[in-house]
Amino acid sequence: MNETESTAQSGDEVLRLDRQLCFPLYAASNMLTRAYRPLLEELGLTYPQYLVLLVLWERAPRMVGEIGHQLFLDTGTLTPLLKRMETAGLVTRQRDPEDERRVIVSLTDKGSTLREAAREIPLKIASSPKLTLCEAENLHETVWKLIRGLNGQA
Amino acid sequence: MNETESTAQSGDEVLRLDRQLCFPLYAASNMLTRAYRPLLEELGLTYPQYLVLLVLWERAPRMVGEIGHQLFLDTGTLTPLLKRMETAGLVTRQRDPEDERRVIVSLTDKGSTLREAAREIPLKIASSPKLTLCEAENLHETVWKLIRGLNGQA
DNA sequence: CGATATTATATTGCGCGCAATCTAATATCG
DNA sequence: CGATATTAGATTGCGCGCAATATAATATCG
Repeated sequence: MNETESTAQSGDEVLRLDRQLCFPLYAASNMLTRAYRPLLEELGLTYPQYLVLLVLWERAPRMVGEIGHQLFLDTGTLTPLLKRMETAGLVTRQRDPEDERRVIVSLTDKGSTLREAAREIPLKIASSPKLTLCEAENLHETVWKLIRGLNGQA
Repeated sequence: MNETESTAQSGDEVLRLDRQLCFPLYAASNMLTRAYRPLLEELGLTYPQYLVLLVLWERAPRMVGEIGHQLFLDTGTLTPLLKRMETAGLVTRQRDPEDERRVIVSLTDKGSTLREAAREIPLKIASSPKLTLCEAENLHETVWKLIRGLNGQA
């Protein structure tokens, strides 16, 4: 039995790809980002930029750290991302005069207005029926439980 | 009512972050990759490299395209990734003499042997109880249904 | 058999994610 | 008040993901 030829028959099924929980989450996340891409492209956005706008549309202005806390992203990701959004005219970034360590991220008119166009997006994504409403709600709830578990132990 | 100040009270709840299905999948995927990182680091692997090994441990050698098909990744991702794995001595890459377009990816002894060490990983990841077995099975099933839905319409 | 189409992989360029490190501002404590 | 610690962001470097494009080999069709 040559290890480099065919190595599937042994008993360690824990390593089978179709047994992994992480892999379908990874694949689904990639595929959903791919599904959003053409819709977001029309708005000149990437998926993480769209997430930042979702946060800001709920409440603005915000500190960089608040955005990162909501999206589970750190400044190494957010700082360059926000700079690109600033260049695109969607947000402004300015140091807080009260505490010069902080950076206030505000929506520009352009960034605010984009919300109207973005409203179509969740509908379009959901339109191709992939899951029943019940399945989707269940999935939502369970993945959030997983997130809280992963975040709690960190 | 200033659009740039506070914009949460309007009726388009579809854009609320906590209503999104995609976002928890995105966040959970990032967090799981983070959880794997310290374990995989000991083996000198990244998470996608680990996935490639999972595929090869089930059956090797494999064409690049087969690996990509299983992992939903294209050659733009896989070619450089496989080159890094080749440099690390985990796999070999050689053109198929039968059809010079194809590249055969084989496991080296080092790549095969790593499997023993990798066996510990799923256990360690699952050890911190985040979901019940039932929830995990449910999640697995539903996410796969989502993947099939997303893949079918593509 | 030669032109055209298809297939398999490679390359380029850009935007993440994130660990590690750095910088500067505020907070704390003797 | 001055030294030390903490906090908020920025920077660096590397490895993905992937669209778009390129290249080369095989298949197909007239």
